Amino acid sequence: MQELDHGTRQEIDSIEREVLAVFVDGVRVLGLPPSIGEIYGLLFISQAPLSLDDLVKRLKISKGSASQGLRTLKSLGAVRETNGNGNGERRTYYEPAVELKRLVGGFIREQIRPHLDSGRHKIKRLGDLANTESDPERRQFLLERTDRLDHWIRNGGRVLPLIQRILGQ
Amino acid sequence: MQELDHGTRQEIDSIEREVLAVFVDGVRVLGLPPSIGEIYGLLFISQAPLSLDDLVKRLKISKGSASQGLRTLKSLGAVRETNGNGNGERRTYYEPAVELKRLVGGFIREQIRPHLDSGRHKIKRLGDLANTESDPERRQFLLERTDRLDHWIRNGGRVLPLIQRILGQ
DNA sequence: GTATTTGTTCAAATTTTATTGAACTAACCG
DNA sequence: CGGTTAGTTCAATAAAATTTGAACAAATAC
Repeated sequence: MQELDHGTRQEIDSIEREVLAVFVDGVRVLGLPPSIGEIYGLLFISQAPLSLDDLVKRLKISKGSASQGLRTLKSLGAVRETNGNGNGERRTYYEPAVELKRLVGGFIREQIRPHLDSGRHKIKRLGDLANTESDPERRQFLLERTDRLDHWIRNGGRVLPLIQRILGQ
Repeated sequence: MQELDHGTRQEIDSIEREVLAVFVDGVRVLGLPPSIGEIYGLLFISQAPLSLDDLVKRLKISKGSASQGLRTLKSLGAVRETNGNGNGERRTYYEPAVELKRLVGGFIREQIRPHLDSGRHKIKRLGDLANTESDPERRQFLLERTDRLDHWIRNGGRVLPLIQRILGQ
């Protein structure tokens, strides 16, 4: 039987290289490091799940990088663990989550919501600070601006669920 | 008449410091450098428009940084130039655009659309490459995946105008 | 128990990105 | 014209983020 090893051979072929580049660019836009784009990209283009060790060998990245990258991807819900090929296999294998809804949801939950929430708190504090301003004209101006900031955050919070809903098909 | 110089005195007071911090954090999420957050933040909290030189003095940043930061903010439509105080004034003064619609629109136009567009091209090429795969099963898999990528991009493109519309109140 | 495999952690090294500052252009003034 | 001010550009530097790799922990096998 011919060897058709679609998941674990060592070399990265030309289409794989291009896919990786697309994902490296893609995650950069999201503020994530290149290694994460490479890992997700390779999983995305692999038919079989890959182990941490596969990633290290095929991407030529360090074990540390692969481990940290997988952790981030797991926290984003962008990769799933599979129990490998069933037989007494100790290694963990990973496959990508490919539903846009899930990816966007994870990104919003992990990377956007926390900023909105902490922003809301800081802006609340800003309003308090503005109220301590003694010059009435200045105080009015500061309150107007902090109020505007508050509206921005609120609007952001209202848009996110809509985005998720729309991308959920 | 008492001196009420809300725009050009040198020191950064406590509320201003907090506002700057909020904006530095905010622009980081968008992948923009801290100096841009500081510049926009100071404009946002100033009642009078500020000149490049005001920014340099009050933020203690270099002229080069201020110049480049203002350029980026202008390209995003996040600051406007004003012709200063009318009398024979050579300097350019800047004020912030504070309408969320405008800010989001500028960011989408400058930072997101270009990536979606170049992504679309790259993915088109990926489809072509996938079609050159000789193993039929592998080819089918690659086509399925590139097709999925294409859907992602299309969905992204469809969501952006909606976001803009919703944030436009 | 020891040896081996799998994966994590984190300080150090590297790479990337942002900022500075000096040289420069352009515009205005006298 | 020369002198001054406003602003830009970009190579060098500083700062920040990413990646590495070695030490470590945990689990399995013998």
